[in-house]
Amino acid sequence: MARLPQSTVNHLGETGARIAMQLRRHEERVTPAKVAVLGALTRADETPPHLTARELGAATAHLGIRLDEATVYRTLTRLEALGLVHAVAMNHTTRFGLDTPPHHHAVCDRCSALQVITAAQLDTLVASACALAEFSPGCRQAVTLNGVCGACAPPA
Amino acid sequence: MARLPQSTVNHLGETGARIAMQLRRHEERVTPAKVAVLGALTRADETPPHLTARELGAATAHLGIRLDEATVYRTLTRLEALGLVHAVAMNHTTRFGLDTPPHHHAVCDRCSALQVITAAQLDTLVASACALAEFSPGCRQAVTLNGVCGACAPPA
DNA sequence: GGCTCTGATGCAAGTAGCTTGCAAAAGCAT
DNA sequence: ATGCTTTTGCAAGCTACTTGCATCAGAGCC
Repeated sequence: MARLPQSTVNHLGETGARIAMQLRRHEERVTPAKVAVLGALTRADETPPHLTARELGAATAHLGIRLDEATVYRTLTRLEALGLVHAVAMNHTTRFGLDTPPHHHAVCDRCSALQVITAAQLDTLVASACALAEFSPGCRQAVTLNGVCGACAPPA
Repeated sequence: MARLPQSTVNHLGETGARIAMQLRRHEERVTPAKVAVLGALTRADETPPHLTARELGAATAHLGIRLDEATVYRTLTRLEALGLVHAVAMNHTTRFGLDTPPHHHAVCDRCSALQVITAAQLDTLVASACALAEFSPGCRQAVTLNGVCGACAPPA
């Protein structure tokens, strides 16, 4: 039985252990960067969902693990390829979140706020729209709604 | 009656004249940049929809009007505010298209190809999803589908 | 516990997309 | 034509993101 990379995983307690197992299941090395990034996203998804690379750097530092921004990007690319994380392209930046199964996004065109939508009905609709366009929806976060959020409501 | 800025508008013939009228209706100055950008997008929307700022620069040059890239961006920002043009945020870049009424987008996560979807059915779905999220859909291009396009079809 | 090999990380430099300050040029009302 | 205001090109700058390279650390093996 392999020894856990204590220094890293311990910071996150049980969550850290769960993340480590998840990585091993994918035959991935358990490194501080991967554990910290996934850990930060796990915590973040509870309240304000999806972080920028920079915010993630700050979040992992806050967990006691300081990561270079280049490392954050490399780690995110890796985790995205594994299907553990997904990117949402926004104006001038990209936000990253855990790739939890069926969820979509709403992006405010004014304040860039991002919220998660979990309407199951969307899925059948998406399927038929994709069929029309000869397009295979990514099984996850297929839809991004653009509009204006409640907070930025109509000024007139 | 104001004299038309011939040097610019003439390059585009009838389309140019129509664009000029459209701008005046918005009480906007009719400048080479605005006319050329709208003209290029009008032509482009016939075949490969939505251009990057760089492509737009090339397209307007091809129409005989050379624009600095900074001008292209400034013009796009202006036209977007007028509701004549819309931006689609993509990985590492933004594409711009005419803001013609009801249309949505499908973006390929592999090759970044962008296609336009005009499924009317989507609209009712979008409405209900927005209601759930207390979100007002932009009346235009509200939905972006992410997935894999026909050309990039499953390799396995 | 120690050894080694491979992949991960930090640092620094570089690239691309986009913005901004400023002076010169052009639109358009008179 | 004249003059006020906006627009444009140029160049510099900024931010998001990537890459090369030397060092360091995870994980299998002894």
